[in-house]
Amino acid sequence: MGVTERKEREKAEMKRLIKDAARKLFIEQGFEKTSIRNIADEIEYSPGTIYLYYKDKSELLFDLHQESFQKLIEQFQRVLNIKDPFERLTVMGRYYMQYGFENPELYELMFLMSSPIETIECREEIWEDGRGAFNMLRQIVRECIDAGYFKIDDVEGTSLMIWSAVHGLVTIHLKKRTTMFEEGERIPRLQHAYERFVELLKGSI
Amino acid sequence: MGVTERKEREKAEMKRLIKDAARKLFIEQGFEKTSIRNIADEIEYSPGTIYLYYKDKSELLFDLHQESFQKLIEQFQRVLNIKDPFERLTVMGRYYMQYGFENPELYELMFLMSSPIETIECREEIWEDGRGAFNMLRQIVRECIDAGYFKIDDVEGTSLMIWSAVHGLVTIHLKKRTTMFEEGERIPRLQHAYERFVELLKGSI
DNA sequence: TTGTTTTACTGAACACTGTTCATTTTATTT
DNA sequence: AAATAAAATGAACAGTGTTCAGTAAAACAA
Repeated sequence: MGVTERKEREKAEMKRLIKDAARKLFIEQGFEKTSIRNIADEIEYSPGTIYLYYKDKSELLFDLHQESFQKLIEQFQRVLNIKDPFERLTVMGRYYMQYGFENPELYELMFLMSSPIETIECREEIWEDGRGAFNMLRQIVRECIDAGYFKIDDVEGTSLMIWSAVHGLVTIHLKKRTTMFEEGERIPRLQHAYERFVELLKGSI
Repeated sequence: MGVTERKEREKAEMKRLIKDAARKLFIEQGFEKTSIRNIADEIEYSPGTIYLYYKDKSELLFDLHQESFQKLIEQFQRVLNIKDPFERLTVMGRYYMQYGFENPELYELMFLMSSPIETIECREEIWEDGRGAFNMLRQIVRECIDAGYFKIDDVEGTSLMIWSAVHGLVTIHLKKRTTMFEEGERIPRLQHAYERFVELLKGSI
C-alpha cells in the first residue's frame, strides 16, 4: 500500500504550507503581531488544524529556527574557497552581519528569542544548530592561530569574543539602539565599527 | 490651599507604588509573564486604576527604563576616581557586564525590548537615557586617544565597537545562547572573553 | 456498493491579555 | 448637610494560545 507513504507526504506538505505562511507573516509583521489565527487565515484552515501538525507555537518557531540556521550556514559556504584563514574569518563576519541586517526577524528567532527555548522538552535539539555554527567559528579561529594570527592560543575565548562583537553590532541595530546616528548612517557606522574590530584583531599577531 | 500640593504628592506616591510593584514582578517573573492585572493584584487595586496613572503599559516600561539607566550610570560613578582613562574604560566595561548579569530583566528593558519604543509619542525622550550613557563612553574613549591609547583617532567607531563587544557578551548570556559551555562555566567564560578583548584593545597602542 | 473504521478538520469554548468607560465610591468645596 | 469634583471600580471589548467534542471525509472491509 502506497497510502501510508502518500499520507506522510501530505503531512509533510501541510507542515510546509503552515511553515511557509508562518515565515511570510513573521517576516512581514514580526513575531509578536502574528497569531495562530492569522496563520490559519492565511492558509485558509481553522486554528485547530495547526495544532495537528505542530504541538504549539514554540515548535513551529523551532522549525523555522532550524531552517534559519541552515540558511546562515549556506551563507558561510560562500567563504570556504578563501585560503587565508584570517581573511576567511573576516569575510565570514561580514556575511554574518549582512544576514542579520537582511533577516531581522529570523535573526531574532535564532539569537534573541526566548520562546522556542524554555520549553523543556526540546531541551537538546534546539541548541545543536547554534553549536554547529559556533563550531565553524571555533575551527577557523583554530586555523588562524595555527597560521600565526593571534598571540595567545585560546580558541574558546577568542571565538566567544569575536562572536560577541559581531552579535552585538547586529543586535544594536535590530533593536534600534542606534539613534545617536542619523537614519542613513546607522548601518555604515556599524560596518565601520566591524572593520575597526577586524583591524584590532589583525594587530594582535 | 495645600490640597493641590498634597494631591500631587499622593499622585506621585501612587505612581511609585505601581512602579515598585511592576519592577518587583518584572524582575521576579519577567515582562512577558507580568500582566496589568498581576500588577493591580499586587497593589490591591483594580486594573483600571493603573491607567489613571500610566496611559499604557509602554509608559510604565518607559518609567522603569529611565530608572534603570539611572542605576547603570550610578554604577559608572564608581569608576570616576580612576585616573588612567584606559583602566577606567576597562573597569567600566566590567561594571557594565556585571549590571547586565545581575539585572537581566532591566537590561532587557534598556537594550533589547521593542515595547517601550515603537510608541510614536515618546519618540525623543526614550533615547536620551541611552545617548547619555553612550556619551560617557565616547568621552572616555576620547580621553584614551588623547592619552595615547588606540592608534587611530576614531571616537565614534571605537566607542561603537567597544559597546557592541560588551553588549554582545551580555546578550549572549541573557538570551541563554551559551549552551556550548557547562552551566557553571558560562559567566566565567564570558568574563574571560571580555579580558581577552581588553588585551586586544591594549595591544592597539 | 455498502457499512465500518480511521483520519482530518472544525469552531466553539477556556483562560488569559491590554485597554476603555459607565458607574459607584470617596473626598473636597460650597 | 448638600453639591460638586476626583478617584477607583469592574464589567465589557477585542484580541491571544490552546483544547476538545463533534462533524466531515477518506480508507478499508464485506
